[in-house]
Amino acid sequence: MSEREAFELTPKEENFSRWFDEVLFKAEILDERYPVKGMYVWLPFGYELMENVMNIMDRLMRETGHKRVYFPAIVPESVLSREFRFIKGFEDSIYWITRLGRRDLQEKLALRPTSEAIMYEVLNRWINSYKDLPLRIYQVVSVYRYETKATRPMLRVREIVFFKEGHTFHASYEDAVKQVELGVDIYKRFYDELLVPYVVVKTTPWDTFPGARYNYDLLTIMPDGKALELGSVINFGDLFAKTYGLEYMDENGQKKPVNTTSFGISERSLAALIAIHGDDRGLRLPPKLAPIQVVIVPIPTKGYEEEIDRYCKEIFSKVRIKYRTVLDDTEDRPGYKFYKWEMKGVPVRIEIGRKELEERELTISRRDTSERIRIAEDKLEEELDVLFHDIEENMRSMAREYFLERTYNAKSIDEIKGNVETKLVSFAWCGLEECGHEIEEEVGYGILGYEEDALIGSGEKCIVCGSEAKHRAWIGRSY
RNA sequence: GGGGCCGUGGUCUAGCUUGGUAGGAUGCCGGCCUUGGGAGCCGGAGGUCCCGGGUUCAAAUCCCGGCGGCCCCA
Repeated sequence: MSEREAFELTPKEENFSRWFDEVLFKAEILDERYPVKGMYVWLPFGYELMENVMNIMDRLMRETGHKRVYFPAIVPESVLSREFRFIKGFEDSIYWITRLGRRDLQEKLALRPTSEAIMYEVLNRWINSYKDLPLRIYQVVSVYRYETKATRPMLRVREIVFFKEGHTFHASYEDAVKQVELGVDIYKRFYDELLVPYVVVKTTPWDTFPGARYNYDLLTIMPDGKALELGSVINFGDLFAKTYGLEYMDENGQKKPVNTTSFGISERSLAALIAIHGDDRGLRLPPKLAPIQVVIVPIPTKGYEEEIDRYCKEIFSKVRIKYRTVLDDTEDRPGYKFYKWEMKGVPVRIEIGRKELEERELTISRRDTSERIRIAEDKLEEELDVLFHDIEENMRSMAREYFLERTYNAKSIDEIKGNVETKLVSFAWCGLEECGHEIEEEVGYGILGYEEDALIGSGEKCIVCGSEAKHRAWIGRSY
């Protein structure tokens, strides 16, 4: 942290990484001064914001028939280790409990890196018959992964605090396929509400988790041009179920392996929202998510203090009925308060001074455009509804524009090379593994995924081999 | 994964080379005056100099180890 002033930020365009750290701290989202690397304290304002984000997800999950559960954070090694065969080095990324008090443990315990293993173990007892299927559950828990040296607040962490993981269980593979489509759809609706732009891709076979049949990712682009994985939807088919002996009895009395899927998102969703919408004054929050939607700032004038105070309270009592509202009647000067609440991303500010008092007309300033307007007091309620709708639509179109600015559709490998350092680049791909590898080799970055069958019938040619292109693939730097 | 730089009241930092009273700004508390984009003045509180060990009469300063942070490269 290099800035001295409480409400001043390193310009986002100059150094995104520094801007991001500063805004998290100065907007009171996270306290980064926790003495364990890769772990951070969530402050009240940040927690409330994240709760609002998670409430949207919770609603979407309930609407689509997923039931919330809780499985413990501690998993025995014998259960978890069956998963090790899928990922090389997986064991090294796990936090192990090896002692209880002064005694060494006979069997090590792990802090869950994800919950598939323990869930499948337990679900063996829940699932007996085809009548028990499909089963859709999810939980919001912390997961622990000792991964990278290069930790970053909210982006690359060792404790993912808000991990929403859905797990589903199906009789047929076809049902699992449909479930994955539903999972992708849930995530699309989620990010649409967050006003975060994304692209849905299927990961390449050589970059897909070995225990999975296939895997869809939602990707977005951060202001530094790097891709961020926003969510993942995995179809395991019966691979995982076979590992854990998860079977059901079908209509004919035959035992069959269960088909399973999982899908997860985390606080990275909020990281993307903050990174994409924030500016050099701080957060810019979508009205639906902002912990504080309206702030009222009194502008006292000598001799009118009491009248202005009374008027502010009157307006406050009206506005708070419908919107999460704060009346900032602290002793600070108005200008100071403007900067403070702009840092926190409050979408609408109402300024009330002598002028407003006498004219019965309020001054309203919107965070998304910095525009100031006057609204007659008796029209306030209806005008606020219109204004909030307008802010949301404006932020949505800003997000769309942002996404277009940072993507590039390349027609050749040279064009990829010329843009890949600053943008996410898409290109036409035939789908052959050797063409994919050649591009990765040439460009020096991995293919992040591809929009499946997006180019069938388009007439576009694979930029490597020149044959008919099937997919629009994406390549770039990533987190 | 490899290399480099760094850690001093809440925050930003001076002091470290050449060992000897930890200084400033900002923030915080009280008061006065004020309030339309970070006011000013007066008074006050606030420190394990990241942690542990070593060298020394004496360590923020020198040495070793650890923890934490940042940057570059893979």
